[in-house]
Amino acid sequence: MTVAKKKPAKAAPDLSHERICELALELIDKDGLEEFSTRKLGRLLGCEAMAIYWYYPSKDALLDAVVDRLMSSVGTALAEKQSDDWIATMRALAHAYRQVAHDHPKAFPLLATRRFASEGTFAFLDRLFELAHEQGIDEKTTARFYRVISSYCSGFALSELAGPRGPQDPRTAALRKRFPRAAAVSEWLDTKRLDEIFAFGLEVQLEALAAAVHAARRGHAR
Amino acid sequence: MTVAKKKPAKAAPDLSHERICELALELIDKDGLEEFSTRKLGRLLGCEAMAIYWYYPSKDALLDAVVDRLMSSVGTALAEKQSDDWIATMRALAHAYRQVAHDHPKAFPLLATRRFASEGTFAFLDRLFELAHEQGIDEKTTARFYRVISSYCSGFALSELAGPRGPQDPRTAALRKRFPRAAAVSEWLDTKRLDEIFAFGLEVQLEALAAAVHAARRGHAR
DNA sequence: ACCTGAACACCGTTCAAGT
DNA sequence: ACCTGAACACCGTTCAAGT
Repeated sequence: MTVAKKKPAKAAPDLSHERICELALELIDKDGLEEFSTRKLGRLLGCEAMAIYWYYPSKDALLDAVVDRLMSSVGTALAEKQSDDWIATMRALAHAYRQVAHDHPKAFPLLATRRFASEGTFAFLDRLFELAHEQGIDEKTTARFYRVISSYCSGFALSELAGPRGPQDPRTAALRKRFPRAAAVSEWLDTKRLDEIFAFGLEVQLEALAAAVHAARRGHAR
Repeated sequence: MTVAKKKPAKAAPDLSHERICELALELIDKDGLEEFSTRKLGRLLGCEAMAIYWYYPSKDALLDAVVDRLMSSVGTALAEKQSDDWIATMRALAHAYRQVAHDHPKAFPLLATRRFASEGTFAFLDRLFELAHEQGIDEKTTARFYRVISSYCSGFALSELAGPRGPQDPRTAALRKRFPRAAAVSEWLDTKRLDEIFAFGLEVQLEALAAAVHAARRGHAR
């Protein structure tokens, strides 16, 4: 009966950058960003919170890694899209980006509020802009429409997550009665209509992009 | 020499909803959202942090009040605009909203990430939608373009605040060398060009709004 | 009515120490 | 190399007590 090795078998933590980042995202998805803490993450990982600091220099750096992970699904959407039409590429990316917001509603604000300054996000942008260049779109036009369209997607997805609390929420019920016009208009913003509204606004911008590309090509041909 | 009233004259805190909210915004503007705490705010107000709780039930409620305060400048822009052109009104509001981001860069993410569920924000929306109604724009069209345009403005302003760190930032310098296309395109996104890009994307959406309003009026006339 | 003081259950992070 | 434990300087919030 000398089986008792050392201690209650404390089940090696088995840490790695990937596992920490993966469970961090899971914890954020479950509890939300406000509630997320390295100490809770430690409990989930089966280690002390301080062990995380051997892999990531700070909570901030860990969140950057989570951003990279979230963007990877958009990155694969870009890799799969081998179209020779940059407008179609931007359309696909826009929908993939919004999908991230639906898949990870509680983590998504990270994408919208933190700067893209990591390996993965730079690689993504480099590839996207390289595609535009290959199709003869100049850098100024690329910059302009990337900014306009990504801003729109980001803001739209964020607004979907932020509200509304629904017509039956007791905290807004009184306000809805006092401001009937605001309440009536917001009736038009239910989930299924938002799909259509998002696509509409996106197409408006994509059409402007198509016009700009067309005009530049004519100018060049002259 | 019986002047010594009671204690070292502790200078009455002089608290009120307004003063607390005002100094909260000042503190956020100075230190940023992450650094903001009720305890620091207490120090600034000259009281214990717990005194704040007599005026606001929670930090969250206080931040809602800050959102209201931030939106008030957009609200006055709406009140001043007595135009009979809803498109011009939306244009003015869009620029006023972006101005808030420039005036309060560290507080602005509150506007973009928190739901509008307060007195002031409801009143604002009610007035804006009432104006649209008076000009014969139906609720569906109002909802659609309000959502599309506000999303764009919100996302655009947020992206301006999030980046870039500038070409000389040591944390991104290495990445810029490795991903030259990403770096080259981002050269086109300096401050003065962003003014023009913002206006461009906004006008694209406003033109779509004008077209929708026009089409609806023709349909109605038929 | 308005504010304080002590307390509770948390944080992120550093650092010496363990294996 | 990888992880723990104790410690530091913080948090938001509750609640009894003071004026």
